[in-house]
Amino acid sequence: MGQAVLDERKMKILQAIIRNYLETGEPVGSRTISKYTDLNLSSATIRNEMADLEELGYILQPHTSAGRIPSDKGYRLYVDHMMADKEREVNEMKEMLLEKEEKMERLLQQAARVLATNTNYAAMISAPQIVGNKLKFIQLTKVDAGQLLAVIVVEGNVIKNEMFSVEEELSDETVLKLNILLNTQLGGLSVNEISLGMISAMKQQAGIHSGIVGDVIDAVAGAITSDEDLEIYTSGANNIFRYPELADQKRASELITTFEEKQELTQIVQETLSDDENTGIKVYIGDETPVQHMRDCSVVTATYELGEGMKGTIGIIGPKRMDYEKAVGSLKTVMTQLEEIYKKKQ
Amino acid sequence: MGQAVLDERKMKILQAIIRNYLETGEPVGSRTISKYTDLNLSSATIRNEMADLEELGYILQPHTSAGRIPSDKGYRLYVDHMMADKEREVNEMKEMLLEKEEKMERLLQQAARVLATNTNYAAMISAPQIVGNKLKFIQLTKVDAGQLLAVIVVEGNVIKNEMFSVEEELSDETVLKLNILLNTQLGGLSVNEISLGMISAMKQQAGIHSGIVGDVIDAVAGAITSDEDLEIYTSGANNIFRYPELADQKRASELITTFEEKQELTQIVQETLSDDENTGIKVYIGDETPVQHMRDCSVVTATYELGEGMKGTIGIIGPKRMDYEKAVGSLKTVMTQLEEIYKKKQ
DNA sequence: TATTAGCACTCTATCGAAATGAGTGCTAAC
DNA sequence: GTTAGCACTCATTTCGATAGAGTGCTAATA
Repeated sequence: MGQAVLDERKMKILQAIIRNYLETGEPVGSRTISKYTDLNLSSATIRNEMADLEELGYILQPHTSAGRIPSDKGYRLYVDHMMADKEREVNEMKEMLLEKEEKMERLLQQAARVLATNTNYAAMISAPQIVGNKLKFIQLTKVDAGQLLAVIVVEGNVIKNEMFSVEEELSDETVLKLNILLNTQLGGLSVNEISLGMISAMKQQAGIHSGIVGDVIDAVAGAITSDEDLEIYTSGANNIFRYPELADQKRASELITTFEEKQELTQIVQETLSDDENTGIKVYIGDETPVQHMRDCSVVTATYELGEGMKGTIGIIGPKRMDYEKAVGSLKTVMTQLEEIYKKKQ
Repeated sequence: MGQAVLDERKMKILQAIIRNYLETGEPVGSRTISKYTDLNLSSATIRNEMADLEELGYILQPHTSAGRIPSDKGYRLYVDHMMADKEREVNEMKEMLLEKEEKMERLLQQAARVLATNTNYAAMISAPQIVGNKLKFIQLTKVDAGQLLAVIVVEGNVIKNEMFSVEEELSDETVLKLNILLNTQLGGLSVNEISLGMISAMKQQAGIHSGIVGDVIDAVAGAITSDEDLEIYTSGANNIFRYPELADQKRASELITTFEEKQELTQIVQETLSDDENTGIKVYIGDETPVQHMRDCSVVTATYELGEGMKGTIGIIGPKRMDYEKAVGSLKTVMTQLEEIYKKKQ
């Protein structure tokens, strides 16, 4: 009984099994494959090969007398090796149209929606993180006797507001001075370039208002780095109901919660952005996904980049029998479109 | 055969039916009621009364040999007349804690979450609309050669940003002048107080920059009145899975979509805010709800008001067999807490 | 030696009949 | 007016039989 090896024929059979399963969602049997492929093999032969494939861990049987379904390992092989030559077709995919939108948030929401309706999977998209981006300017304004408003504009025209209270009443003149101080010192710098030394130097320059300078800088840092408010837009969560294997009460409820609360989705963003050497598309299958409740899903993500360092994540979440080619294609299209729209806006 | 009338005993029986159905979600039979109430009537008598109640339209039978469930009309009667004397108990409800939050949006999100976890229904909350509110000030800033940023602060410290392009390059001086012009003319006014006459007068004053003034005013109006971006926060959509009558694929999918897209939820807000004479709690049962996909739900809403004219809507969405008392109580508590937190923040 | 036909076997899904049981409506007695 | 009792209805559950899909194995075949 020679050790089973994954030769070319087995690959073809595995591929056929996966393709078929992606379409139907049903376990696929030997007879189906025997007709499906151009190998012209009888179902019996296929059965033998399938037994081997199972032994190798690429497919599995839900129960004794059922057909086979791909295992996570099987999907993985498929995504890594068998999909590549299909990619040409993908680009023929009909163009999705993202209308130019004034506000970033609306644009992203729209992108998520396009993605979801186009793929029939759930889609998420994170607003670009602006870490590493440069401050365009800071504007301090007195709103009330005891309240200051800091408007912070970062490269890429991302605007942040931060309101905070000060004990001492400030004159208009003082505010003007502070504005000048802040802008000359901080303008053009990225957040990580702001050193403690600079801060203390600025405080010194600010004299009696050093406290405020500290507050403002904190506010700036807070507004820019806060990843707590990492905005995530989602769409098409309801698509999970299209796939019976995800649509049972328990799973559906968990997934819906995940999408609504969005908290857990940040893990996907983190995971995707962390690995910076890989610029392209990532596919997480089953247990590989960073999010606990997506054990029965696959997640396909891409990183988009608007200008320098403004990175965000787009993701598609669907069943493991996802149409990976389509998912990857859609993701690429949206990614590209986002980047182009941004360029034009600049 | 005397025309059936809703006498006191029938009321009691109806009440018992509804109470029981709220708990169990199952049709309730005559025998149950015969034990449940202190009326000491046999099941046969109850049956007769139930037949009358059905004839009167307060209850209905899912099928011939099933117990009775409340009709919309029955729920309506219950909410309007039978619930009142229970309200005392409600106030004993354990205090929900809303932590003070710097940012309004976070506070509202938290409120929604509290509401949802506390009631086990879905919760929504709309950010206060600022129509009718006064402009505190406007700040125009040059961001780039061709781009202006307008920061608009409205009473209640709500901040809006609007970015727009201008063809002509403006000098710092001009921007300063425009700022002064805008603030002196518009400061302290509410949006509906800004008349066309004023606008043309301002344009005249602005001379060659009249175009920009127009743009800015449009931006202001847009930023303030835009109800397209009526922000709505939701939580606990997954709670619908707790109620079998809402948890089937079709219904669940529709509801989930409604919560995710949020678009349709604005109808609830509109409906709630439109009727301004009624300050308090509103209950929409079944077909009464403004949202198509909530035909099988009940919606309980309340209007909260932060300062002058800053009104928003809180709502609970659940099954028709909702615990109305608890819903109303929770809503009131959250409403009050929101208003108090706002007061303290001022 | 690799492939295939054939067959026994396994397991799920489906279908229908029967049993169950909750609940009603009606009638007659109290 | 109330109640006991009974026949009836109808959804739900249960159970066994059946069908069908698919496998694994063996023996025949090229």
